[in-house]
Amino acid sequence: MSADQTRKAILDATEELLAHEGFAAMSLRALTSTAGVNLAAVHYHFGSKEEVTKSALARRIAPINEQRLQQLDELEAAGQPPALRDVLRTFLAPVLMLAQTDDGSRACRMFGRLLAEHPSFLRPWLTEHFRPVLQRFGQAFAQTKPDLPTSEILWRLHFVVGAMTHTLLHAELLHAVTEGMCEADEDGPLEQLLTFCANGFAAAPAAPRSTGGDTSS
Amino acid sequence: MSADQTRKAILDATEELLAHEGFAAMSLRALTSTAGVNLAAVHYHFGSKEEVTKSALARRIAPINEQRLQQLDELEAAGQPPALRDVLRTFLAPVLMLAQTDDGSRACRMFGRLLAEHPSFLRPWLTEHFRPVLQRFGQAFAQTKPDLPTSEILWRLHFVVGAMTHTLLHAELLHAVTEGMCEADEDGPLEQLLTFCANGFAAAPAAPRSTGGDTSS
DNA sequence: GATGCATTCAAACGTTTGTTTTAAGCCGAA
DNA sequence: TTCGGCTTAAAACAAACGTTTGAATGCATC
Repeated sequence: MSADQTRKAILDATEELLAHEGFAAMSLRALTSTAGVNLAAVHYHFGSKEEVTKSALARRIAPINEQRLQQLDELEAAGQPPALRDVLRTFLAPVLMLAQTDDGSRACRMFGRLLAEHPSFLRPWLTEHFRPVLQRFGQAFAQTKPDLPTSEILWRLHFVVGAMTHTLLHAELLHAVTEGMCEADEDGPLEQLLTFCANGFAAAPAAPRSTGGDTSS
Repeated sequence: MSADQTRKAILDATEELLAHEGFAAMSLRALTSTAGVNLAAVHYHFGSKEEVTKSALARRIAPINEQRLQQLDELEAAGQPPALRDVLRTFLAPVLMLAQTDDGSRACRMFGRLLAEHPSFLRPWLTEHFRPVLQRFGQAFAQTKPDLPTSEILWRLHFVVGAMTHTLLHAELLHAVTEGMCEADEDGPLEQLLTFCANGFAAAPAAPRSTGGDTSS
């Protein structure tokens, strides 16, 4: 087996186990036996458990964030200022459409797991990789809702990420609860999430009292 | 130290560590040293790591779910059918208001952690404790939006839970990102979340084609 | 004061963890 | 064939894990 094949087998197995159990519960022995490689191969090729986790995550997230930024560029270059729902679709579609492919759903459960688990060693890494995306989309959202204060933009972006994360992680849970009621067609989840978030985001400001500022004392 | 004091110290420490690291990363040695009790006390009083986790969770969740159901009863007994936003508030307020108390915020981060981590041993327990609540609120929401098919009700409830969970878990993350911009007053998060979810929930059905039913070939 | 139960304690149990080491295998170049 | 590099292999490392044990406590009751 070539070195590249070994690396790929390890990354695939990492994705599988991260999706199923998360970082803390994933053991390197389970990982290497799933991948069909020797235990020491992880440290030889990646250096540590934390590093192989970052690599598995980066392999999937990098193209998604590129897609997001590129599609947002195209959207804004189209002439008139984009609609809120289109900006939202640009943010959500790349990851939700990946979720519909066979191995993509595994990757998405890994995203959900790690975004929820948020282990401390990943925090700087996540900040570094997501800050440009969030800033860029924060601006785009602000332009679609100029009356909304920045703080409320951030709150709503926060809720969008929460609903998205939960959907990535527990899609199969929803299937179980609803006993098959919930997946009409292939892009059902995307349209459902988009409708919910677009309307939530479009709401009037929640805190009308912007005159006083703080309410201390 | 009395037995009750020991139990309370253990449950408090469990809450603290679950909130910070989740179930898999929490060790009983860290737990007992945080609680200031002997290592064996956990097994003596609770039986196992899994059982003490359930106990710590139950101590906090039971009163919240009782509050939810009772307030929903009162709301529906008030005469006219309740508004969507009021039903939502009944669902979200108990937990978000707990989050504002000193030790309550710790409990809420524990909720968020465990709801996101969703360890397999907790799954039956969570189903048992939340099914009545979700069913009851599912009906209540269905009455506020009679035009919405059941599957979409469940999707939106799912998104609400996701946004809520994410908020419980990462409230401090939002504070860091926004550098203090986001907490105008004490019930800021509740009003923000309520506004977002109420509008998202109130949206027109995402899948208008309800005529055919399934789209299978 | 002695008895008996509930609780605490230190110590050890056997596993499993992430990581390291050292030797073996492979494979193209000389 | 012999060498030198990458890559794999098995074994061992110390540390930490959840759990169990048996003796030492505290404390109320007789």
